[in-house]
Amino acid sequence: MDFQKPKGTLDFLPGTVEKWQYVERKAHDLARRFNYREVRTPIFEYTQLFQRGVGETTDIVQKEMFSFQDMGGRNMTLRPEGTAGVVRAYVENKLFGEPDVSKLFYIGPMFRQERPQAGRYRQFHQFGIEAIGSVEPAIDAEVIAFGLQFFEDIGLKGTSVEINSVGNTASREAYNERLLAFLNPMRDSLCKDCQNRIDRNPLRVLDCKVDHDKFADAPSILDSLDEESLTHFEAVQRNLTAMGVAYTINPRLVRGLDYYTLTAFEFKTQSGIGAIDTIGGGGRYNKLVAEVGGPDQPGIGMAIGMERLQLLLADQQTEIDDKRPLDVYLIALGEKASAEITKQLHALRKLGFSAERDYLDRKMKAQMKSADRLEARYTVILGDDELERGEIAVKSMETREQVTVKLEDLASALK
RNA sequence: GCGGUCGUGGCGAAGGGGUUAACGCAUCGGACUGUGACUCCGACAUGCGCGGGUUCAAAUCCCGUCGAUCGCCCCA
Repeated sequence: MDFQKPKGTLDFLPGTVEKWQYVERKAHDLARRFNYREVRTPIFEYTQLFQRGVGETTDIVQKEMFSFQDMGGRNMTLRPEGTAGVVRAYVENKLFGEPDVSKLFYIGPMFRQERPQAGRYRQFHQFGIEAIGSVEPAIDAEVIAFGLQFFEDIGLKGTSVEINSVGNTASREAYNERLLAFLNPMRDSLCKDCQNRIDRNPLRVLDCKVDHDKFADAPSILDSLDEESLTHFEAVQRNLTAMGVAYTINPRLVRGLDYYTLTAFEFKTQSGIGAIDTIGGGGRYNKLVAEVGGPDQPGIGMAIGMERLQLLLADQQTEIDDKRPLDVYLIALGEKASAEITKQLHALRKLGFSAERDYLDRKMKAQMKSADRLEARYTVILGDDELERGEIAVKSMETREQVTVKLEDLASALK
């Protein structure tokens, strides 16, 4: 083979794209019901946007970005996530000047240069929503409820949501101090990964698989929340409860992007995709808009991994109606008939029928099989004898009954 | 970026130094001079991811490389 697709990418072929289209249809419909409108931003942005937006210290920025220089020597990066670009577009196009909260959604490819594994690709797709311009806890709850509703709409089972508050800046700093005070004394007894994590993202240490049980007495971030943070978190929960949304609080939930404040959450799947059990996540980012150069506007959003959804749907054998039966398959026998079939084929297609013919010069039997494979409702057969009489045979593939009609009556015989 | 496993026709899959590279599915042709089932017959890999090496001889052994897959870090 001369060429192979780049590592960690996927070809979506007929047979699977239908399943993607199904999920995308559900996404669009749900967005409409929740009044989120689509935005399409560039697939690459200036590298600096992600360095600032996503955060200089994150793994994404430090080692996972597909970056390149354009011909003018500008540093560009294929977007590793959707929020930074949407927020940039919000600021650049001054959507903050609009009267209502900006409720936006996007579906598209994201790029991260990681080693692929189950449910993780270098080019992957996210469906995400962003609500910019409101600090109301009700919108936090709406975003969380949106995600769960989406899973329900596409027929996915066994999903749940974990929520947490990472606090406002003051709360987080206070907590970091307390946590480090707890962790530092035991530093030498921890695994190598954890020793690294203490410096980079101390909260992560608590999730360590090796040293997990050493942290039973670790301080919880919830005890470090100041009044503003706590009030917000409680209000989010009240709103979720009001909607009948079940959630669990996970005080150790952290997200890998720097821009989160207050609310953070992750969507989980019971069955798991290999070692992965997260199918989406999000949170509030009250500093990001300003960070990107806009006014001091708060925001919240979430994103769902489409590949992971597809893996789970396949795993759960979710019924997806992706059949596309053909209205009619036209068979010509002989050259003269073939010319007439070409004419009829196009006329039927113009009238709105889905129609197909043989282009491989195959025998009648093979063409019948082809019609069968395509699930044609009717097969139409034209031979020289019919042609001479100005007639054509119409066979119902379901009843196997065949009638002969005038050529000009073909379309009406197919209803 | 690091580690495990694996790359044989369109698909599934046997073969682990000398075979004509099994078999199954699908496809195409025929038995049935113009009809989708079944059955039977026939065709279908000058080549075993790619590149080197060892050998009289390599799909089979060795090295490299590229992919796939699973896991780690991290994440969707």
